[in-house]
Amino acid sequence: MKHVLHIKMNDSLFLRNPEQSELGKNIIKYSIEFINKQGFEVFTFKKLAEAIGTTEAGVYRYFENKHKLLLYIISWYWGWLEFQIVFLTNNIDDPIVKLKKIIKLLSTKIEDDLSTAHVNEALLHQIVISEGSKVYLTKQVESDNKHHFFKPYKDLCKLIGDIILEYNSKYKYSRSLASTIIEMAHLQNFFMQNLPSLTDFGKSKSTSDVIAFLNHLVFSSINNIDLENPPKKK
Amino acid sequence: MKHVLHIKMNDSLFLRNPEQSELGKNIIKYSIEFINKQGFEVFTFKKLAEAIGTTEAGVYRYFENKHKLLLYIISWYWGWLEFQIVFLTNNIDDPIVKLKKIIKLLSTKIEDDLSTAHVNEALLHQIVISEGSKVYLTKQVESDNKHHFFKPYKDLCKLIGDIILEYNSKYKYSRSLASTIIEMAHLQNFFMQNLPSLTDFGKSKSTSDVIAFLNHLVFSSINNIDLENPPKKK
DNA sequence: TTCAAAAGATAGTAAAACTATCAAAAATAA
DNA sequence: TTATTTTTGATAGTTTTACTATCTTTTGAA
Repeated sequence: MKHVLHIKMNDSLFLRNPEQSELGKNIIKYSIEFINKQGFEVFTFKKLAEAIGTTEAGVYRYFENKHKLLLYIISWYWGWLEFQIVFLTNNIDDPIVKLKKIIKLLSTKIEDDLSTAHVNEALLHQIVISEGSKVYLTKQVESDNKHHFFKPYKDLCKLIGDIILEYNSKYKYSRSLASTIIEMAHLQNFFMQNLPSLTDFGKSKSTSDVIAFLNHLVFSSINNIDLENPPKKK
Repeated sequence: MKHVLHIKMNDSLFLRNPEQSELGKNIIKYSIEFINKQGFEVFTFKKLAEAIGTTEAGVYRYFENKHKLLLYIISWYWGWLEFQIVFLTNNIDDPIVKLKKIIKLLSTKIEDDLSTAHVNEALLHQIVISEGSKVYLTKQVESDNKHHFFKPYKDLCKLIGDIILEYNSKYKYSRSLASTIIEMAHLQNFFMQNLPSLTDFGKSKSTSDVIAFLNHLVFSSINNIDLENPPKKK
């Protein structure tokens, strides 16, 4: 039997549920393609409508504005990713193994998950890297937060933070380290591709270097108990 | 004698040098105030012009568009910050002390530097936190990079990376760690204020916690030589 | 079959993001 | 000091974005 994965979304993100119609699914599908190719600034409902073969007003019936649509697809990604992590780390006891798998998952190119027909996760992953922070770097962050639009991201952060604590319950920065892992897995990839001198991976441009860096960073930190006096080298 | 600090800017960022006229300086000054208060998305040249008492066309004579203007003020900030760091760490030999001073500087609220009359660094620091990544998270990043618009940021990253190497010349991730320090000093502050559950500092909302986290992260990592097998706890 | 909901077609508005022109004022060079 | 170049001010116009409104046709569920 084929398993179909469904991500439960916050109702306030849309006016009409895009998953419940062909048009809605097309809006999601082509938004992802358009934003990935041209960038969020260039993306408009009019251009999207033309690409789908509907009208601008048609898109507005589903989403209030493009910011909400971006929030929708990014939230969807975090929900999907959380499931991937739960699945990937299921039945594994060792938190070291779990953390390494998570770092790898966050840093590596994602491939399209065929159990979600209208969403291309490979493209969505690229969007999260390039556009992800634009959903919270706004003056409406407080209001959006009150509507729980960042819950999937927070849940993911808690999930990772709890695994960190599972490994070292005395570690004082589990949430901050978790958000650092998520953000840096993406940002170091972006820098490596676009501004390589901000990284040490400009030559190889290989995600395995990003993974090695994050592993080193994370495990050095959570293995180091003495917070005030970190061990001297040699 | 009063020392007047001047930051040399990339000529391609502007059409007419804003530092060479009253109007130009007003454009910078009120842009910083406006973007800080209302956010970059809401900011337009028309609104800015009204606030200054000039016309939209007047602003367009100085800057091609608002993206260039943002690049200008953010670049200015990185240039200014690099000078602060050079000044702050001058005559200090110990790279540990230098790194700690840098982490503190990056994480703490900045106060207005009176030697730069038309720029309020306190506000600019807030802008860099909330809007800074928008200058490179675009599809034009490659073209902007070719014009060397990110040089001040890269220079800063190199400066910090070199201090890391000064401490531990075997450390393989000096640039990536440097960019991580810069980005995380800002992002953890933003999260702490706006999405506190992504950090461990929601209760205190204190920058000293951000500093402690970064110090722990950075020194744990650069003290840890054995890259493949980080020391086990206990 | 019927009738409500969704989609299509079309129109319209306010604001954003520019470009162009010409005259007045200010700075500077001869 | 006058002449001339540069900068600013005032005004106008265009295209695109970001919506809202209305009316008709299609669809699909009871």
